Amino acid sequence: MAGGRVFNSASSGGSSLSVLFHNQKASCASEPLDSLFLSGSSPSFLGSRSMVSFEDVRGGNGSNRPFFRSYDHEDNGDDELEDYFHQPEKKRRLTVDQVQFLEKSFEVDNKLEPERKSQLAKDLGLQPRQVAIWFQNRRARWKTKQLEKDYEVLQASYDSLKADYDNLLKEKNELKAEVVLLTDKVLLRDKESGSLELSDTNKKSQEPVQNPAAAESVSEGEVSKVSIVGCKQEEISSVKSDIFDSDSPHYTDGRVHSPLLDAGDSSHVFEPEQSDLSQDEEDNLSKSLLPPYIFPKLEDIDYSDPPENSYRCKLCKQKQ
DNA sequence: TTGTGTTTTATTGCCTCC
DNA sequence: GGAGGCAATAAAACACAA
Repeated sequence: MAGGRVFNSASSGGSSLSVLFHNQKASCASEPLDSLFLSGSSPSFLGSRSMVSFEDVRGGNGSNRPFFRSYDHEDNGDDELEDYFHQPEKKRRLTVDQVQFLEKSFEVDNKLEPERKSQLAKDLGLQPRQVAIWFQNRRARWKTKQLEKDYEVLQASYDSLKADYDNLLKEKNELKAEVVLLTDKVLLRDKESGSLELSDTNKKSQEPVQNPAAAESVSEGEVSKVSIVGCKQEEISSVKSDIFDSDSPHYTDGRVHSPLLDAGDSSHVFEPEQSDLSQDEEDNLSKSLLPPYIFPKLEDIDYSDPPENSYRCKLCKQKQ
C-alpha cells in the first residue's frame, strides 16, 4: 500500500443504483453534462459496477440498464449476463456516455478537486477513486500527445534550419570553388603576360645586345614573382570583395554568421561544419595562393562600378 | 479461431505539499 | 503523516489480420 493510501475499490460501501441515480439527478449541475442525461427517464449510466460486488448492484434495478456497452452481451440472454456478473474482480470499461461525460469535464479542467471528484462520481455512478484514476490516466495521455505535438514542432523547426544550413554550406562550397578557379585564372594570366614581357625583353635584348643567356637565366618562378606585383589590383580586389559579400556567410569568431541564421532564434542549432582546414589554415592557403597580392583597403574600393565579370555566384545573385 | 498489437483501467511506489 | 500527483507497469478488453 503506497503512502498509506487506502484502496478500497472492491468495497466502497456497496452503494445501490437507486441511491446513485437519485444522487445523480439531484446533483447534476453543469449544463453540458446535463445533456448526457437526456435518455428519457432512464439513468444514463450503469452506476458503480467496476471492481465492486455486483450482487448488491443487481439487487437494485440491475435488469433495467439501457446504457450497458455493446460488449455487455445484451443480445446473448440471461445466462451470459449471469456469468458476466459473477466475475466480480474483472476490469470493466466505462460506457461511452461515461467517457464522454468525463471528457467534457476534463476539457473544463484537467485537475480534479475533491468536490468535483465526488460530484462526478455521483453523476456517473462510479467510485470517486475511479474518477480520480480516469483523470490521472487521461492527464498521462494528454501529456503524451502534447509531447508528440512538441516533437513535431521541433522537428519542423529542425528541418527548416537544416535546409538553411545545407543551402549555406552549398553556397560556401561554390564560393570556395570559385576562389580556386579565379586564382588559377589570375595566375595563368600573369604567367602569360610574364612570358610576353619576357619575350619582349628577349627581343629587345637580342637586338642591341646579343645575350640570350641572360634572358634564359630568369626562371619561371621569378617571372611570376616579378610580374605578380604588378598585377591588376582592382581585379583582385573585386574578387575579394565579392567573395566576402555581405549576403554570404562569413566567419568571424569561428562560427558561421549569416543573415538567415542570425535573424531567427540564434540558438546555434548547427555548429559550423568543421572545415578540412582551420580558419588560420584557410587564411594561409589564401595567402599562399595569392602571396604577394596587396589588397586595397575597403574604403578604396569603388562599388559604384561593379566589374563586368561579376564573380558573385548565382545563389548570391538570386538572394538580391 | 487465434495470435498479436493497442487501448483502457487499475495498482504500486515514490515524491511533494500542507 | 496523510492526501494527492506522477511514472512505470500489469492486466483485462478490444481490434484486426491471417
